[in-house]
Amino acid sequence: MKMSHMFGTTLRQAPAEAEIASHQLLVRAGFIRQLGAGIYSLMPMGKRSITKIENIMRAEINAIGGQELFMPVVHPADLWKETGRWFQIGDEMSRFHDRKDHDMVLAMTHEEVVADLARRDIQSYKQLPMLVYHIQTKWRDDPRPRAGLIRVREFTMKDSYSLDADEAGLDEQYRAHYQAYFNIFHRCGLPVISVGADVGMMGGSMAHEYMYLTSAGEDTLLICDQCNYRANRQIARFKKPAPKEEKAGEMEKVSTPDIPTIEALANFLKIPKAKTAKAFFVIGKFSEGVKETERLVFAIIRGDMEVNETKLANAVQAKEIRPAHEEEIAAIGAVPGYASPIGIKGAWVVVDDLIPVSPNLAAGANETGYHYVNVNYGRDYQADIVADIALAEEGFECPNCSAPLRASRGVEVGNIFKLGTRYSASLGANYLDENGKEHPIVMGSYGIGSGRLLACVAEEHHDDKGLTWPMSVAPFDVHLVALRGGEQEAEKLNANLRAAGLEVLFDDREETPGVKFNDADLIGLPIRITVSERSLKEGGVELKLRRETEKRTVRIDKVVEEISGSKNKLLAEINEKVVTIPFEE
RNA sequence: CGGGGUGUAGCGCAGCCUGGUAGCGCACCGCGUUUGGGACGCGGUGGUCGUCGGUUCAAAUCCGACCACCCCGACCA
Repeated sequence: MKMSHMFGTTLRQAPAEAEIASHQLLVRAGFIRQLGAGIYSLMPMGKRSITKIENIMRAEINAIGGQELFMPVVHPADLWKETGRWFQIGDEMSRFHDRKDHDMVLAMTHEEVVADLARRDIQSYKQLPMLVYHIQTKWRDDPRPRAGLIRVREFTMKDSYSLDADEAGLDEQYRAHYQAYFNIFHRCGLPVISVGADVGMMGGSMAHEYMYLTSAGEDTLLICDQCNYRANRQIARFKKPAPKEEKAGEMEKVSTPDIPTIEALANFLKIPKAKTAKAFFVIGKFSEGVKETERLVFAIIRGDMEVNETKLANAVQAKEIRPAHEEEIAAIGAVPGYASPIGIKGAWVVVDDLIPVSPNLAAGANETGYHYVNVNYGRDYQADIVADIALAEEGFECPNCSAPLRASRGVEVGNIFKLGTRYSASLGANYLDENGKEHPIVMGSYGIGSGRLLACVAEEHHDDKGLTWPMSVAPFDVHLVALRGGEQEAEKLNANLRAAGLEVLFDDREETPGVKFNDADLIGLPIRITVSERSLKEGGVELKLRRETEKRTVRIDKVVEEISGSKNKLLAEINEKVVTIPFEE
């Protein structure tokens, strides 16, 4: 490709709104352009890199038996009504009407369509297992897109779907993906870790997320460096402290004027926060078929901990939860700031599992200005649900080995879900077993966003001058810079390199050397060769790798061979480095 | 949806307070000089100042409404 004719220019300054490196550099180097909030065009170079990423994904998924197909981005809503997600998913899914006034949706994922295909085309256990995938546009109307390509509304995803006769088959395909995903990320030059994850709107029994660790990430992970326990904070467990046993004291009401917070209460009573109980009110939303109901959840946790809202929502099996308004709290007779379940009738009480073993806590008296001391679970109040609803924090103990947990930020670049029969059962995607008995197909789904992956690779591979692409995802292999006196040789070299199967970005522009070198550093192709009067005088062309500072001269007749060699070496280095974190439940 | 911020040329910004018909740097076009790390000179192109409405003889500037985008939170596979 001749740079003089390439669509998309490099920019000296990034748009003011670009804050993180990958966003700034991808815009400045001319890989992407923004059309709207969370909506981007891929420029020719961006498209080339994405294509490379997608071909790596194809290769790895094909290797575990995947068959590529292509499913629509516009779906009739009926299908989504059948699985219930039409009712469960909120504004994140965009809906519209076609000219006949039918409800339609923009696809945010394709479980429904795969299950629909399966119910039409799969009848027998002999057709299973099966693995299909596609690379398609998804639309998710995220309330807050940000950080360039990291979090967008329209994006392309490679999503695979496994179809199996039973759980054992699903497990096998799940594990195959578990490894294939590590291969994909490492072939793209991106270090990732896998973490246990919440199943979220997908439903199902098990999920892992692949995380690229970076401060630009918006997920928080808890990691144990000793035993390798790793989990998204949304579900992270930890070993709770064992409270000292104490004889239950007599519950007593004490005056605590103007003390509505745990902090103030602990100070006032001169007790640690661990000796207090905190009330937390949320409104849970539940769907029963088509109907949606709301219910107040009265959660109790020890004062030294925070509530994990994902765990709480899972404990009560709510579709979503939101903080309760003061009137909603007051409606059950509780007093915000001084609330506890003591003396409250008819509330739905969830307590953290640390509460029943923590004796003699201070808790609200449901009367402004008063708390109880020596409150004991079981004696003074009961719960409807006892569950782990506490948020893991850095320094808390690992649930497996008790070493202190470390917190890290990360970007979710891929995820895998064991869906089970949630979609097949609701859509009637069944097969007949050896005995002619009908069963729902057991499904899994597995996704990687290609644009987000590209952004993470850019985030990982850059320096103060620009991008430093791994060979496997660089838009071109070689940046060929023609300087004064080297134009004609460069033209010939461009043709020869291309004839040898190399991808060349040929800077044939009439620019000063400084501009060309700076653009080459910004774009960040792994190999740069410079042809000029000077290099010719020195015996050929100058070769420099982007990540190194040394330059060396290569004879003209050896250039093609040298570049091919360098390319293969750079590719081999990436493939050598595959690191896998062993599969864990 | 709550809080904060920004909208003036492709990008970065000034002008707004104190109203008088728009400017700087980069980029872009032409000519000339220059040519191994973001050259220089001369001459140019390009903007209904986010939109709509109001005040005024006159609005980028003052007032109001709306829209868009960014950041934090809520939210999110």
